[in-house]
Amino acid sequence: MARLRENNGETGERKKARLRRLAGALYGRGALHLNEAAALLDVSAMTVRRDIAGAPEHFTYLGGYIVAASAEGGYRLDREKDNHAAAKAIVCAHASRLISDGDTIFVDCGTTTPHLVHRLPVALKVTVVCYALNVAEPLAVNPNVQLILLGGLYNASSASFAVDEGLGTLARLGVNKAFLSAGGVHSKRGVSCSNFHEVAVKQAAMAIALEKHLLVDASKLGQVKSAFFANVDQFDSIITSPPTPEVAREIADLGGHLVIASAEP
Amino acid sequence: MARLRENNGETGERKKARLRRLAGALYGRGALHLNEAAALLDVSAMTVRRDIAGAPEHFTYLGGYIVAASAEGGYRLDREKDNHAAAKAIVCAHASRLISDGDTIFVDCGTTTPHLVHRLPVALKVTVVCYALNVAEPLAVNPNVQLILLGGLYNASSASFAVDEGLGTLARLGVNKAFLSAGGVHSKRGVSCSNFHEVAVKQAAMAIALEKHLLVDASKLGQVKSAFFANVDQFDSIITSPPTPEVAREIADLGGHLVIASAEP
DNA sequence: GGAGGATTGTTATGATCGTAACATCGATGT
DNA sequence: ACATCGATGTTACGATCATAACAATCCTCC
Repeated sequence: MARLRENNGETGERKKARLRRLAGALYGRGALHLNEAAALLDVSAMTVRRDIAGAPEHFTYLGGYIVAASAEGGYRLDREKDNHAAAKAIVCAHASRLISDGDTIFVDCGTTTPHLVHRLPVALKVTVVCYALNVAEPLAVNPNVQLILLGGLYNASSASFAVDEGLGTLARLGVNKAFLSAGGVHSKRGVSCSNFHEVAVKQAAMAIALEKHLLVDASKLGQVKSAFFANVDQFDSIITSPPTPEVAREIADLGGHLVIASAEP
Repeated sequence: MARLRENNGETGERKKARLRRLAGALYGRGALHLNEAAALLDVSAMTVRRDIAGAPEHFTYLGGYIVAASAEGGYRLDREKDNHAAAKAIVCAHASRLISDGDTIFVDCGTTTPHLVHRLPVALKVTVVCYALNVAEPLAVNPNVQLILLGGLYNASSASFAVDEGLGTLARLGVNKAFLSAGGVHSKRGVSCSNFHEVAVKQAAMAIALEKHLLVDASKLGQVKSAFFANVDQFDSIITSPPTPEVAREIADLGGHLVIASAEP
């Protein structure tokens, strides 16, 4: 009978060494051309192709270049972010017009607020207080933004930090405007989110901010999540996207603070 | 309604609108194919090429795909990081073998330590305390790592935070091993760095860590920077790369803690 | 030493990309 | 009205990429 050889203990030993060298060479630069990689590893380009094809979780192949996969497949958060991305963009485009030069703003975590910081006019000089990695990252490369990140224990599901000592820092800051996010907005059950560790930060930010704005796409209206953190009337405005007819009744209950952002020009 | 000709001297009004839409579409995903972008913007592929060619600071073109430029041209830090990158990789590969399962480690900021966290064996379950964005980012996507980021005011030149309240957090943590970086190591003038705000964090970390290791490529030996933070004998080991003959004399002065890492397999 | 599987290199071919050159269209100024 | 300019679209062609097929080589086990 055909007995299969089980030498897989050493199979691909050289390949793994090459992949390690590739990861090292690729680190710190965005992309590496296939032929450069081949020359670096002293193998043919075809072998490099086969190597990276066999490890798609580490590398991505694009055009003729090989890039680190982490840049693309990063957070599991990002996968979900596409939901209602257009609605969130509309909401945040509206919110960004509320920010003035010299403001100190608080930006909440979640999948909505990154759209806000991405749409921040680059010429605006502002101070931003946040506690989420995906909010801080785009701001870190903006020289006009003074960035204050409240640290703590990282929570991967929300890309944010469970802030403890940082709340003291927050209390000493003069925050003009706070932009909060939420997983649910309900006229009677108030405003809620999914992660309990966010509650303390959100409430602390709301306590010190002069203006408080809630950014939620229309899919959140009428929803309730496990962690309650505010009543709807505590916000100066609730900015949302054009709702479907079904949620129109919910809107009627929410009072006059509701602002429905319209599509961008 | 007649389309008003409102050129007002600013050329490429439509182009700017397209670039904005492109940025929005590209946001949250790693890459967008040229033809997809063309279809999305309802223009020809050639126009998209010309658009992104005119805004190289926002977009990068790779193979047939458009990627966000921030992923590549990000920190000004990264530009400089290539210096001695190979030496840093060697140092950090050596240091990574000192880390055991279950450890709580402190990782300093700079351009060296990111190499360490990149080489962290993925199977290792560790807790990492850090205060730099480029250290935290790669760790955030590693589910086996419990990440604690000390926050504060962001400093772009070192991609790190000026920690104040977070030092209290640090004092309450049980840190096994601390991996420090430095801009200069001198046998008589001690260990120094370039940013004064780093000193407090480095010293606080050294005060609580059981083991203290200094990671410096050989180019730092014999150098002195403006901010002193430790003496050479405070470290359990000083891990460096194979030095050039010129700096060999410096090494003799540094005593028995010095470890010269060799090239990787 | 030889069989056989795994790895790597080479070559060939069709697909796609990159760019230049030219065509088209609309708006503007005189 | 007409020349002109800027933005955009179209076409063409050489360069590069993607993939399959096959050859060469290495390794392990018998």
